Amino acid sequence: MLPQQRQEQIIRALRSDGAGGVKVLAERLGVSEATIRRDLEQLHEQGRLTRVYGGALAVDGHDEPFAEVSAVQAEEKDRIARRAAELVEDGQSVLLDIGTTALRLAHHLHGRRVTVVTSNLAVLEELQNDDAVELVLLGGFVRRSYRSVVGYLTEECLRQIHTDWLFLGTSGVRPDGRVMDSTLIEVPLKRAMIRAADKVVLLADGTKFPGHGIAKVCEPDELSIVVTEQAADPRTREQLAEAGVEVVLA
Amino acid sequence: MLPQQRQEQIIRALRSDGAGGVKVLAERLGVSEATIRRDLEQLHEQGRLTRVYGGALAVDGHDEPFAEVSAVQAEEKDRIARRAAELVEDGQSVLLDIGTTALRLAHHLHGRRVTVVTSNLAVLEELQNDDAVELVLLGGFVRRSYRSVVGYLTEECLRQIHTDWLFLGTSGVRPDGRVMDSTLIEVPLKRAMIRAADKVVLLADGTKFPGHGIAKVCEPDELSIVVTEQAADPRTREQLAEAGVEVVLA
DNA sequence: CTAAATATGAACGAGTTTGCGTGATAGCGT
DNA sequence: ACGCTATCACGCAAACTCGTTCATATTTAG
Repeated sequence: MLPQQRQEQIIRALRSDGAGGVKVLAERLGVSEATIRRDLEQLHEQGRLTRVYGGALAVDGHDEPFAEVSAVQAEEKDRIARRAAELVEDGQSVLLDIGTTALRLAHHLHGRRVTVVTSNLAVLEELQNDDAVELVLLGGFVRRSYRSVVGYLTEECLRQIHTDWLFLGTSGVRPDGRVMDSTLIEVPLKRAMIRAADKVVLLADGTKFPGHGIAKVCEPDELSIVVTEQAADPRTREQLAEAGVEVVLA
Repeated sequence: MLPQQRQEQIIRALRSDGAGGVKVLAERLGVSEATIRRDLEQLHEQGRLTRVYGGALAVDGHDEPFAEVSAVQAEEKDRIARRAAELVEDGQSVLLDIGTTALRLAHHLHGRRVTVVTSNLAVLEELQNDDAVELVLLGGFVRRSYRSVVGYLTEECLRQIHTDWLFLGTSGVRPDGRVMDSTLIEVPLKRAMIRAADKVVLLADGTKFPGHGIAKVCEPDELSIVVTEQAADPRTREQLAEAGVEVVLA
């Protein structure tokens, strides 16, 4: 059995039981406890479960509906998020977009002495108990399905602050380098975020290059850095580079 | 079974029975009483239950982050919160202060078709999954120990909104009817809240009459209603009534 | 085919949890 | 107030778990 398959089995086991001990998992999957520990460590890094003494717990609450579809994509997104987190230096401030991409980035900011500003309620939950991170929450109307706040209050809050970095997710980047989104209500917010940050970083895995969306978020020249991966369409990457965007491969 | 799983079982047992003895829990879960005591101690520190001699009590609502209060006071505060919730009619908007008092009130707003505006992160958690309640979150710096947001961002948000009701907690009401607080940083916020609401309701159990605090939040004539209980000091109640405040006994 | 990279299992010291014994403390009836 | 009993906190030893290191097996690349 491949390691990937085994890790998927672990996730499935946790989903059904809620928790699992190292010894039990080792027996059920026919590998040593050491291997299970290594698997649990990796899965914990990816935020797919919570490691506890003696085993692991299923990550509570919001199931990610697409997480099952592609474990590979999850890993790629995680690599991108980790690489992006390395851009931030201690003492700097970071503005985090809504969405799972920003959540993954937040995961890699644990223990860092940084200031995190966000409208992402999942990020709030992730960093709430981390004493190292200074947390600033944007106000607004709570959108349950997206675990975020939106609306004019959020924009008003954004007018009051300025950060070193903004990390943006996207639904797709068009071949000409334009950043698109599929949910209209978020576009004014993303625009306001771009205005509120010094350096704008776009996080996009290979499947977003090229990609489409109904609404234009910004032109390529408004971006400072794009963090993506090898798999991303070379022509789009070229377009971005021409617009003066630094393309970082994770 | 993992320690975490066992502790979840304890919580579940308390939720169904309301209380549980150390000996009973030890037998049911198949561990020694010493282990149960250690579990109860940890859960008590997390505020997930109330430790009492011989066992533990369930806290009302769910995760109550800062539960240092006795079971008796909890019951009184709950009565006050329930009575206060009855003041609100469907379709109205409610501004909720930080603290456990407001959290209890939020608990009684479950299923009501109201709009709740708050800087209280515990309230956010409480009402996050309630589709009936429209939730608006105020922005600001996250204060972990108080589970709230504060700062100029919060005040700025408050300038943008107006609600039908404000429900205020307090550290004490002086004999002359002045509302006091012990944490200076919250005072400007409470003032801003008072400006942002039509009707101001103070929630105060008997132990707050009379009470003291470093900073003055407001004069009695800025209050519309005070919800309290029989045990409250009669002279203070008289002073409030003279200032035109309606005193409601829960 | 060889060499490098990766995955696995075993072993070991360090750290964590558990159960039990002891003396101290709280609740309760008289 | 007094004593009885149940409960508690603390310390200790045993069992368990963890991360690391190292050797071996398997896969990948050249």
